[in-house]
Amino acid sequence: MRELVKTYNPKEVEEKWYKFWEEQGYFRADNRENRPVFSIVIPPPNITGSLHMGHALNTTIQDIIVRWKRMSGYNTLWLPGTDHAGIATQNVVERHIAAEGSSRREYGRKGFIEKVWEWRGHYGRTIIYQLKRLGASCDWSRERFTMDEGMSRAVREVFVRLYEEGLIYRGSYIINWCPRCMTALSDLEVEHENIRGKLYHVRYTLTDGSGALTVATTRPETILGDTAVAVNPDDARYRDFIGKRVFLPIVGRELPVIADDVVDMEFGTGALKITPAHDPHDFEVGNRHGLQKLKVMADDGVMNDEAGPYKGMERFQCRKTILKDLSDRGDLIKEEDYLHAVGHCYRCKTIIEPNISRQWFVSMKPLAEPAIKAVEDGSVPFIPEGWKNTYFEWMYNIKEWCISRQIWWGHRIPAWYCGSCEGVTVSRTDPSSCRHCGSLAISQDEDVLDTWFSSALWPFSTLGWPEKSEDLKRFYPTSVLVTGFDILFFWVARMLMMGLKFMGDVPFREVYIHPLIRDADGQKMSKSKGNVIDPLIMMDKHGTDALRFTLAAMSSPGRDIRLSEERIEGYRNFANKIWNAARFIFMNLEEESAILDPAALTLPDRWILSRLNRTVADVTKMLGEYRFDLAAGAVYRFFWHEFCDWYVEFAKLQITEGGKKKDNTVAVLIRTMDTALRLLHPFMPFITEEIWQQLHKSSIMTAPYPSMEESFIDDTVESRMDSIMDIVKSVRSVRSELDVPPTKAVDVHMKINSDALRELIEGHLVYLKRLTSAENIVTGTNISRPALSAILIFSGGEMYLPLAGIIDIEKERWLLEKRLKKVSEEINRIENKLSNRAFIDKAPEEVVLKERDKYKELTEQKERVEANLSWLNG
RNA sequence: GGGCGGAUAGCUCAAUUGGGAGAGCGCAGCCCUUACAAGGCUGAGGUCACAGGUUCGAUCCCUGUUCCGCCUACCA
Repeated sequence: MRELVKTYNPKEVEEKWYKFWEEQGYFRADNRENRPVFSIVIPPPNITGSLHMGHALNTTIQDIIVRWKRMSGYNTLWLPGTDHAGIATQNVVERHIAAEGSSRREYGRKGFIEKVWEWRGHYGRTIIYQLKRLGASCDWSRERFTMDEGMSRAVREVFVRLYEEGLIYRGSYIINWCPRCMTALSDLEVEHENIRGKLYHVRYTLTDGSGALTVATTRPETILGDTAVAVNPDDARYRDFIGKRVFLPIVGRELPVIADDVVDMEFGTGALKITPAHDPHDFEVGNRHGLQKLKVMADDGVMNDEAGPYKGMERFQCRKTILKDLSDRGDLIKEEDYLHAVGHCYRCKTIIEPNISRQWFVSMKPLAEPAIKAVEDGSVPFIPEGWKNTYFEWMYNIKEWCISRQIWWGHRIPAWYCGSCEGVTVSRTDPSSCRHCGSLAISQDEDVLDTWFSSALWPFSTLGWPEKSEDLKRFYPTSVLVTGFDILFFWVARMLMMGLKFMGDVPFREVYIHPLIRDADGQKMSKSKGNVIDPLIMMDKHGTDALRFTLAAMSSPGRDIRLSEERIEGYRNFANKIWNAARFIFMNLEEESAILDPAALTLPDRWILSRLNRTVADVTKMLGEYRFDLAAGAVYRFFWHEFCDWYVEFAKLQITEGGKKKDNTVAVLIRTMDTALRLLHPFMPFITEEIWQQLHKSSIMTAPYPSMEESFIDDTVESRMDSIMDIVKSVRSVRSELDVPPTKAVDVHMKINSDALRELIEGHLVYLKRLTSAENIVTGTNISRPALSAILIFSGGEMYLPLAGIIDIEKERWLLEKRLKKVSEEINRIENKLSNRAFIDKAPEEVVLKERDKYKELTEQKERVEANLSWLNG
């Protein structure tokens, strides 16, 4: 058997095995098989993206689930793909060609889109290679892209059907406008940020000269678009103003003073300027009162013709100038500091301008209803459950969805406008004439759809819809959706709505929402803050398995992950531990593999097999509950602190005995390692494959996931091993406290109270000697204390370590006193409890019994400690 | 403004339905014991944020307070 190198080298093995898995077709799902199905679709990363920790976590969790299910015998599909990310991609490619000294306009629409496709061909697939580096076992033969032909057809089908049902419509409303991206955005694409701004009080004088009103505004530049001033009808201060007119400052236009109860009397001055074309609130007021909607700003954020003297001024420059002019005229009454939320473009962080504009919308309420119900009635559980509330809150108050974007890269809106009759033709296939009048003078809408419109169809469009494909029949609904809560509304909610609408069934049976990753200080990772931990660099430095295990171990529900490189190093060490345990086993392997003889198992053998099978049960249970943290913790503890720390040490002794004992020990080592590797494989696919291949000459991916073997679970064995281990730990502890190094051999005299315990100890003296570095061990029920010896009181008896010439009486006394204090405190506590009548009466019997047992045991120990102390003093 | 989550060892986090709290990292001491120094052994450390309440008993359940996050919202 060839010896392994001393430290595990991830780089060598990762690429090799990933290639092997792909070549063998292990990732591929079969749509003709009749095994139970498990399917997931990946949250498609943007083609502009580079792998960050969020992807790494999301991918790792899905891969853990998928590899586990695959090994458990499911016909498993993990369908991968990418998202065309309209605005983001267009921005990136525009920057790209700007660097070449060109521009989007120069290319023209057709040329630019060709350029984007070209760009995607070159750079848009890096994220896919990075997912592969993570070990993602996706079925790459089914990879999809939101702009590919099939998905585009699905988008069109959905658009047309919703339009025909009246759920998609076109109209002029206030939308969020990004003057930099020059496009409309949905409400979700606006990030609100608290900004320390000012509330400006501006005076509007009445045309009849009878006085003035003061309004408060945060955006003085919109004064130019005012078409009324509103007050609350119940406001006694302004009752006489209603129906009068005021002069718009600077401009001099006359505005009516109207009454509307949306005006909050408490806020500001109680008088509200109304700008229906530039404020959603005012838009409504304008509609109610039939006010003119006066646009004073162009789409690029520059004031237009209607702005009079301010025409051509950038919006914030205009604000400054207007403030100065108002102030010069004495119409600026005061400025108040004011903290308020200001919307920013989620792509470019530019301040959003609410703007009246003609756009396409989806009517959400009818779509939301069934999606709410599906979550309410438990058809789609959320894990953790708490996210349901967040989901409901958004869904109950859902708003219309603005889906048109004034960009080029994306699914073009399938609507054609007629130059002759003004009719709109919405069609699955490109029409050549107007549906209404037959005119050939039609032209397609210039806009494209919100990227999330196509993502919403992902779980069924990727499977071939609107065709009734085999994949769709077999794999829809998917088994679970794994995602972060940051796209709960953007994506999860919309998929639910669309899935129910077009498939008549939920798109996924469960939603697992994983935490978000932050840095060690709890800050969001961002390039501008410079606090990103790059998963690619981490994989290079510490190995993919270490990174994956870290992410799994740290994803506790309901809490963000504060990632630090030290944690990754810690689990890199774990990988190395696994590697070295394997090395140890390989060093002891014979040509012929040993068969495990259940009749010849020693106590440690039976113990490790019992612990192993409990771990199998724990890990499987935790995986089923999406507790990757607990699953990872359980297998980590077992492997390191039970298998390596204890069993391997016992095994060394059993191996030196040779013969049958050795063979059986090696068999147990292999059995344990073998099972542990399979348990670990979903977490650490590469190292487990590398070791497994050397052990079995086959792939661990096709090995069955372990299931608990009840017959190996043995409480008695475990408690007997606990006794042995306790004794070892006690002796080690005393040696350490008294500064007796392991190199110094000592004798151990053991006075044991019960026959059973004595038998147990005597049966395992070899182990005890070795693990405590004892020269001789003397046991008996009537052992007396040797002179100059250290004393050790344990639950079944006492131990003496003769330490002539070494023992330090003071230190010994200190140890005993420390023990006495601890025991006495514990006794006091229990005494208090047991002397409480109410406790005896009301507490469950088993709890009372437990306390009584503990009391008895402790009082005995206390007596013995005291006896030894007085012996020491005497 | 509304909603959700968190506060436990120096740091990051656990604790299966209430019966005196664990791990990793860090720290200290001793060890190169032939799988592993990316290691082994041992140890120190916590009024479980604060104040009440329910209970025989509360880190856990209830109420309130303080301090942090996050989501959401058209008070201009």
